[in-house]
Amino acid sequence: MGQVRRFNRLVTRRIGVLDEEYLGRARPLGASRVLWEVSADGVDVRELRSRLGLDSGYLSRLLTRLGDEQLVALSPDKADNRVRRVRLTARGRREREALDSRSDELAASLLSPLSPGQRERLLSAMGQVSELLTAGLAELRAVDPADPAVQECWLAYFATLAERFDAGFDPEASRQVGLDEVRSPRGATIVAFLDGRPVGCGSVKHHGDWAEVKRVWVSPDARGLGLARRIMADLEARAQDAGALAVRLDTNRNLTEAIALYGALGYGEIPAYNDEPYAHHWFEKDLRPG
Amino acid sequence: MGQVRRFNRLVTRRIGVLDEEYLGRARPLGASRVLWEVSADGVDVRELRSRLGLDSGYLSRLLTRLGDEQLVALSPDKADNRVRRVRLTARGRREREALDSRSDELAASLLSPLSPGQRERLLSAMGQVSELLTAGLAELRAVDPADPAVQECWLAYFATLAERFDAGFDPEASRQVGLDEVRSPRGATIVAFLDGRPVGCGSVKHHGDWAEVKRVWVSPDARGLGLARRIMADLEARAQDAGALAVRLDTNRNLTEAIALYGALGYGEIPAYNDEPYAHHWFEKDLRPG
DNA sequence: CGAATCCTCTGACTAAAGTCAGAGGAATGG
DNA sequence: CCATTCCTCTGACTTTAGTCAGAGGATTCG
Repeated sequence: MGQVRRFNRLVTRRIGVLDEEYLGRARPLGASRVLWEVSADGVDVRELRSRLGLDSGYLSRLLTRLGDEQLVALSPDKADNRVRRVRLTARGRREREALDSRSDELAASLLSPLSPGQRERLLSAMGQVSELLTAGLAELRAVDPADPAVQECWLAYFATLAERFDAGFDPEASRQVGLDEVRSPRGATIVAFLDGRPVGCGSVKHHGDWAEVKRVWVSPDARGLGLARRIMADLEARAQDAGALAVRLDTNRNLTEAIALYGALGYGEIPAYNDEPYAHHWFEKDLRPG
Repeated sequence: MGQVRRFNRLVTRRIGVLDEEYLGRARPLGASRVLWEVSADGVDVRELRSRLGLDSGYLSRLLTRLGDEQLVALSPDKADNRVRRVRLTARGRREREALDSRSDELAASLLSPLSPGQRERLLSAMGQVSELLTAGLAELRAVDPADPAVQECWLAYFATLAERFDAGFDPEASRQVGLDEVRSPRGATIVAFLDGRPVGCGSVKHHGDWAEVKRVWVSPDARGLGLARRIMADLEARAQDAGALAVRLDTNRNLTEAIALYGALGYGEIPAYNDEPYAHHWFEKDLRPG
């Protein structure tokens, strides 16, 4: 705890203060933050509001001001005339590059007093901290399998399988998973969100005294954060709550990391319990305590 | 640079925001910061001002407010009736403990979603980052050897020697260093400051085409930050600017880390060039390029 | 001893950041 | 097609954080 406390104090002092100073180019910080979050292809005002956690009135005023300075342009959304989309103008993009380069100056000021060896160590430690704080930021939520977030994950999942399996992957040829089987009360589907973006998923199907884990997937850009482990643990807990004494799953021989993970989590190989054409291995984990 | 940028953004978002939220117990953040900096035995208002970088009027008002809430007490300084001392009341101390424990909650919220292995890695990476950012915070400044900061360092230095040398250490028995020898133009004395506190020192005496490094010391609580290296590099640069072609120094056989450092910096052992009774080794480094 | 300097405080401002209560147009569900 | 809900915006606030110019004692320097 002391370690974390010291880190927080130091970092808010050293970076927080400098950051404001550097990014504050004449413009209030709030406006700069907005500039950061507006991507080139535009964002909904609504999304901006939730991302930055700002009051609607306040954000509206900030945007008007950035609009007056011709840094952003506002236009009504095509699909829904109530919502407005914000996008950066050419001038806004230039301004953002300027912010970026100031941010680099800040980085340089942190690194410059250090020896090359120290710099390297600082960078690698910063990388670790970023990665692990990001991991902590990810949030698992149970959602309906018809939710767009789930559909998005499944499509990405199928694409991965098609790429990895020796014979490609055709969802039609595989054992189907009905939506009702992976939504309450017959099962559950969870999605891992990072910054509101779905980056992983997993489902469980209850079968009385055992349960089946299906479609566990983590986005490539969220690998290494331990999300797969968290998803598995969450699904197992749901299985147990539903009365399962064991969890089973099937997998393809090419998914070696997945197989390694199952082993690490205490799964043991068992004979085929279904006729999934793409599966080579079937695993089971005993959920009974002790 | 990208690495640092990502780190800054993540950390200010994740910690900065939470920090304010957690520490902002109903009281504005400025007031909380003041509460943090007031130690139990009291501080001068003047010092508080410089530590927090606040305007005198602003700080005065913050203190009145904390005084109204009976968290701090103000009393005139005994020695100088113009300055006022601030100290925490019993209630103020309780309030600060409450802040501490909120800070722990924040720490817990960062760690709780992680697996034990990840926690360990996060803590150690945070430690590295803290250490290296602290190292970057240290500032070397040339000061007059009569400056209290230098005297403080030298006393600590002598105490260390007395402890480490086989026969103890008596400054009277050692070769004397006159103040004039280590101040411009005959030499220089530099001090490393961390948060305004002196944590290391070093001096150089010019002797025409060579120079002598004396009294290089780093406070135990600032070890491992690479300060000794920075002090040595600074002194060598000053020697070179003054026309020296080589730098020499003497040292005691018990100061093994120092001896290792000299080796790493390119010093080589030479015959005794003086009659310092406490020295066992004499070193020299060629400053000529190439 | 008197002028200059120091230290803290008060009064009068300002800018930033944010809150709250609607107004008014657009979409939607029954 | 009408009531309800949504989404953004405007107006009228408040709090926080900070600046600046002195006032008014205390100390120090010549």
